Amino acid sequence: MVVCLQVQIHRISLGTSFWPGEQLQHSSFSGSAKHEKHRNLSLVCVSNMREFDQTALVSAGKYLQNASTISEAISLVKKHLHQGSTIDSYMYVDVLQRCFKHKDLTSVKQVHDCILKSGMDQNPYVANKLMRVYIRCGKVQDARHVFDKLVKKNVFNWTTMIGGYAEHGRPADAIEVYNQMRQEGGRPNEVTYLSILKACACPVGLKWGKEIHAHISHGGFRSDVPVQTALVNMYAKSGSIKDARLVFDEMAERNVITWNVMIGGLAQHGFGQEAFSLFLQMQEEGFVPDSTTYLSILTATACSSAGALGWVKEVHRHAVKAGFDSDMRVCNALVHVYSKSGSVDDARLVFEGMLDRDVISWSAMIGGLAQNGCGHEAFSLFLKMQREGVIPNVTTYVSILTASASAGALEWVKQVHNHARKAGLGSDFRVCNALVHMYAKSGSIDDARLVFDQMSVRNVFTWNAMIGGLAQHGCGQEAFSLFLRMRREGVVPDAITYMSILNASASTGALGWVKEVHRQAVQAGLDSDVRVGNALVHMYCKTGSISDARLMFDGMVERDVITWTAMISGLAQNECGQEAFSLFLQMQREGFIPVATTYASILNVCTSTGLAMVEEI
DNA sequence: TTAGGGTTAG
Repeated sequence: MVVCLQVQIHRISLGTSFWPGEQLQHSSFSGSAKHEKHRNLSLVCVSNMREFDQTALVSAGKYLQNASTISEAISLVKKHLHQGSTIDSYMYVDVLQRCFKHKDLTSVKQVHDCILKSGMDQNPYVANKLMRVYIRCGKVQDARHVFDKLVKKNVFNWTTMIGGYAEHGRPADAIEVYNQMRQEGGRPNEVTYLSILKACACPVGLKWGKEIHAHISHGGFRSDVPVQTALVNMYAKSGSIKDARLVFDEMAERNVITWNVMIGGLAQHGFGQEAFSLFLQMQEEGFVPDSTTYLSILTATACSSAGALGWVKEVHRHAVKAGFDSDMRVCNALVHVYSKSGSVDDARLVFEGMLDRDVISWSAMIGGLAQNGCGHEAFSLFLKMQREGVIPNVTTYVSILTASASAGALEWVKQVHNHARKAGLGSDFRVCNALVHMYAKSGSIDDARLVFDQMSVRNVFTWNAMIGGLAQHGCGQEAFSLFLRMRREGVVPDAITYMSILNASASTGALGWVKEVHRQAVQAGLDSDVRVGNALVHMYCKTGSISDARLMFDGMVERDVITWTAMISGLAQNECGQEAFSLFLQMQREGFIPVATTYASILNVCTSTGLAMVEEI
């Protein structure tokens, strides 16, 4: 006790600037006579320790060391508060940090209460700590309350509040605080800019991000590498990869993080080849890729495009050479992207070579197998992971339940469902969505419906899975009534819903309500979606209304090979061989490569109209 | 004393 008191005394004698609330509440010390203060305090210390206990400054950590639990620490704080002793900022911060360590929000509230009683809520340092703790516990509103009550805010307080909103994906609130800061004459520093740019790193943040870019340029942060890197990141994440590249190219100085941000941005926008070029360039310029570089470039978006496998293998070779083949996260990413780029064998090789595997490794491999037509192997691995003591999570279940349909799948899907039930995930919304989808896909529309009916919460995916399943099973009427019920329940259909319901319509051949769905799709502004358009062309052909199909086809802004094939098949089946054939030629003139179904349709035309056309093919 | 740019599984 004496030791820590002396520390405090020393601080006073050196004239350390104290926040008013930290000064002795019951002492007569003030102003000038430092030596007198020291002498008086020393006298108190020596002559009457008991009396001093009640009035002296309580030094933070050392005093609280005696408290082994949070409640003991809080009791001590309360005791001192009750006795009228002043509790300094260190002590509050110490006890707040203990609360945070144990994620004990109830205790935080109690400390907050003491802080209010002692008036320390106006201490920017204490207030900042309190805000941070609230933010880290997910209580941004409580942090905001502390912030709003703070009369004199410093740059830390502003930045913490902005950063809190950034962490919780609330760009509009972050901007509001940032603007308020500027209006009140606060001067953002580099950390403030990092925080606000993080908040704006999302599609809705772009318009604000651009404004902040201007502030940064005028504020003298043009050569600040972290701030400029944050700008690159903001543009990349908000969808403006061109602006990201512009900022990146203009930077006079960069570090590994800058390169990672730019590479990751390009990869996430599907520019895999460009990301790979930059990956090579950074090394030419003497930068050594770290694990984040590999994680950034190995994203599914970049790696699942045509021709990606070549450079993915090249990146893999670099990773091995640099020793990252023992980095679990890098290997997990490799398993994932190899599966996505269609090389499940490479994925398997990486997976089997891994020394350590976590739930992500297993889920990535299981998902990769499931989606590449190896459902049974995926299921075996799902059982194996559990034998090895790794517990499947929601993603594992969703991964395995998005398998491609294969013979005998229903049997293992039921077993997976059982496992999910036992794991307490049987009614998880995401798992249920995947179950509805998978049951329908593997042939049991009844099981799909059972899961669907038992769900308490449904979203558009749930409805789509069920409607699509019914449509595929030829239950057009049921699909259509479910579509109507979905609308009655206020769920807004998306392109997939219209696509599914149109497939169901085609199977029933009822032109009347097909036209009604078309009308609704137009109303929803989804008739320009290529998938909906394709379904409409297909459906009009099926119902025999070739003129409606052609009208739809001609009006489509975007067409793909499915559009052309649907129209050609429709014409062929409706005895319009000549028109089908000319469209077949036009399709190729426009650069579309016919697929097997296209050829099948056109060959049908040829057999019925004579062999002359075959030679032209 | 406090605020802090990038990162893997559906």
